[in-house]
Amino acid sequence: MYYKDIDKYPVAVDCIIFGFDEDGLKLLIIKRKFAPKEGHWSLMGGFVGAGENLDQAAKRVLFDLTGLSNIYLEQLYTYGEVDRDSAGRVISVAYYALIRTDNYDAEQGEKHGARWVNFGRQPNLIFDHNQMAIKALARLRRRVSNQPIGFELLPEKFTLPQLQKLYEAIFQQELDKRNFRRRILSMDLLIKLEEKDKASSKKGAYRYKFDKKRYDELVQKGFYFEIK
Amino acid sequence: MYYKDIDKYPVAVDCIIFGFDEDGLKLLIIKRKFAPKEGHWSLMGGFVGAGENLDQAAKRVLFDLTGLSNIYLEQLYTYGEVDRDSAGRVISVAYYALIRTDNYDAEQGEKHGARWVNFGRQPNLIFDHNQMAIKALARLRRRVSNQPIGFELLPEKFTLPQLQKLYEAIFQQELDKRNFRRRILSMDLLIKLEEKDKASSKKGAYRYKFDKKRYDELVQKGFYFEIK
DNA sequence: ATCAATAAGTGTTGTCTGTACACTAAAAAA
DNA sequence: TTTTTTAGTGTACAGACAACACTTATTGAT
Repeated sequence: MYYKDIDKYPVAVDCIIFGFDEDGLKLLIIKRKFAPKEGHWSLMGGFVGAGENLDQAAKRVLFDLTGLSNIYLEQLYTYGEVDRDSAGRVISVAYYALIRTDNYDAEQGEKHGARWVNFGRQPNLIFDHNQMAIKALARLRRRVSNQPIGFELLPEKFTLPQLQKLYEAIFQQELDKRNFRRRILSMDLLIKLEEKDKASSKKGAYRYKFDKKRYDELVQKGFYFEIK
Repeated sequence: MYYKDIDKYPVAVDCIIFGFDEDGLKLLIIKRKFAPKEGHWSLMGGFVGAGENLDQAAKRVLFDLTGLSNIYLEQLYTYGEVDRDSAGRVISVAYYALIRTDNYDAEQGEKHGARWVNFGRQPNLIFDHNQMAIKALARLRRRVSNQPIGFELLPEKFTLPQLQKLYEAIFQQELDKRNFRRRILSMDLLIKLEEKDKASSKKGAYRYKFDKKRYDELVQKGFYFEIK
């Protein structure tokens, strides 16, 4: 074997899981039920198995926690400080994920001690997980402004005020309603439905759906999504 | 030990090394003098040692090949397909680096069979190294348009026509001279020197230096670099 | 039935930024 | 002195972005 004298390490994936609801951007963390750092708050993670690649490992970990597959998932960064894990050297590949909090399987999460917290107000996390969360937010901000992935955090049908609140939560910045609507509608990526959501107002706001097919067509023609 | 039953893997770093000279953007690759894939073209790489973190491993590999330290270096992406390396499972953390071809120690490179090739015209590389190179170019394009790192590929003193050719090479797109100069000079980040470079014209072009101190000050005040 | 309260929805104008475009200047070589 | 080559410079038009306030629909209370 070529590599028999080479140092080897456990390789983990850790997931920064974003959600969104009426009180803002959320992070799904767990209270560890196992050593090391049992009882401390951390991101959900797991080790990369011999038969799976990194993306597969991350998907497995996410499915295990949330009961969801088909999650928006992107590799973020790899952390390899020698002492990052107090129990031995582990290289960790961080992924971030966007999920719809309404689809999330709370019972499944319960088994791992999962809890949604407001992003930015989370408790201190173990190891370098705080750093990971910060980097994930930066990446999310960039992605959300040039790819139409915000929708991954909303129900399939959503209103424009909801969408605007999502962007405001991600960027921590208020946006002008008229400018926002004009910008997003001018891209011609949303399908207006003939139904209203009256949950947050008496008048009710029209529901919209993201038109993925249309988006793919436009991308073919050189269109590129940009907001903010 | 907590992790004694966990699968472990060799972890490598592979480096996409960019350079620039009069005929465009360059990539530094090696003709492997060792198995597996001896005699094939590949990126320069190495394994992560027990006492070093990922960045340190990448710096060591780069120093070994080029004789240079203080290189612009950024982690790119981690590749973990089960079969990506034909000789056994290896997780590879890719880094890209920007170096000044004039500083590069050719003798040192010779030892590893290194060669500069025009980016885009390189021979086929082993494993997933072609994919890494493509991703590195995409990242370079993004970075170079919102951080002043193009200078890392030029001599300390450079002319505006040189800088423009650098951007043109990276983006494979011609730029308008007047607009380019206006844009870059308006940021007030360059110091004009009282000397001319007559290498490429009879008239000679003024040399400039990047004003790092000024840039840092501006960033403090919320300035953010953008070009193109 | 009327009124008050609440959030949804809608246009216009001015400013800034980006882009297109062509000639003059300097120096060396013939 | 003429030719050749690349450096260096300004203007005008168009499109994008940002600032800004009132009307509409509906419900619940009087």
